[in-house]
Amino acid sequence: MSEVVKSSYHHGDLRATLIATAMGMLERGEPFSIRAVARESGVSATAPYRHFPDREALESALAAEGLRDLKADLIRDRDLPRTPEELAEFGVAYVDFALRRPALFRLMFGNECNTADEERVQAAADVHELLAAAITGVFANSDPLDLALGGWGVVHGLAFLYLDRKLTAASNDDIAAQVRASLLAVFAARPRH
Amino acid sequence: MSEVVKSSYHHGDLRATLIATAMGMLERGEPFSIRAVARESGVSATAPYRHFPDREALESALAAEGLRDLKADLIRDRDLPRTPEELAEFGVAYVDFALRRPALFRLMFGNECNTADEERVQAAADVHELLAAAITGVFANSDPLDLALGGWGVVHGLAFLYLDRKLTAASNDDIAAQVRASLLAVFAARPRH
DNA sequence: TGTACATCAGTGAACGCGCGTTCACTGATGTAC
DNA sequence: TGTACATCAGTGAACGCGCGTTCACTGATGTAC
Repeated sequence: MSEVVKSSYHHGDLRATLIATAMGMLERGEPFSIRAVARESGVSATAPYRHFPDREALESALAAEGLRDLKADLIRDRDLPRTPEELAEFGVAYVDFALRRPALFRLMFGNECNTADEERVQAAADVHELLAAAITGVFANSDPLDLALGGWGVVHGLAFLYLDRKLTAASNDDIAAQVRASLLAVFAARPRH
Repeated sequence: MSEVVKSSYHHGDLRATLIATAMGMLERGEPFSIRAVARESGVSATAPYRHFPDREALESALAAEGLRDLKADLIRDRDLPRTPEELAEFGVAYVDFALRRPALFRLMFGNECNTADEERVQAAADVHELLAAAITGVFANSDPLDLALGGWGVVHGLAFLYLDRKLTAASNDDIAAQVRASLLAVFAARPRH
């Protein structure tokens, strides 16, 4: 991974290595702690403190990167959706991200976040904006903010329901299909009365 | 709370006391652990093991109770909704529960659950069924399961977004208004094209 | 009614764990002259 | 080009924490006769 030449002492770019290592551990579902990340980076338990004031700062850096990745995944090869069907694919991509990178997703969203980290705040704002643009580009006759919130709600809720095993599904493809169908069903709902 | 006469040794109904104490601690936002619950119940750290095989069993008992409470809150004084507006109130009640009892809500939903606890499984099924009945009673022209899933998704997602401070709101009344508006906006969405 | 005894529901000491963080330190690096 | 020295980025020992869980135990309870 990091092919930096290591002098035994000074590391080169420990900050980047720590983030990359931590990201890998999250991806592998290993428990996350400063000590574990340092260990896995081949460095003493206290070395990270040269680069991050505390555990929360490292977490925030990871969350920021995750948010940027999520945005990239949502955009990937896609224009902004123009139809409910295209919008549903946006939603599928959101849930898919959560399922492929569960620990990271939880770290990004699963706790109150540190507003001190400007990078993270910016990355979060970018994602919000993208989601809002996606949904309000497709639907017209409702307050755009309410609509955006509702749309985000659905995919976010489905993501966590699957993540926490409150819904059963055989495979990730299955889940994608369910998410797609649910989104379209909700947006097409017509009252009985 | 528990006015059982305590002989110094045998407690009377420690199991119930542990659950009640733990519930109180969750409500107060105190960190949850077997040791802490035992301490707060005035009993040795190991006494709970007479009543619960391990930590997870106690957690499951609490989750089951929480699920029953949630169901009761959703039903409270309400018939099943007949209009989108009434359905929105159901959604508001769901989010409101999450905000009033955040630690409990996280314990109920925020991790993979123990399927060994039949009481819990039953309580969860009851809630699912109620939510599905509520939404499919209002909307007609979509696959009921897809619709139910989507509807649950919205409220669940909004609940966590507020819980995790990803959305800002001045007060709980504010949140209720936003949830109501979002639900109605989503269900009334009409494509531009 | 009284006693022997099994059973049950507690106790308290102990184990091993991993964590975040502090501290005084030391080895490597780079800069000024 | 060589040397003195400040600075920087690591180290490793240590602190205190709370946790889940085990173990051998003991005090209280209830039952059989």
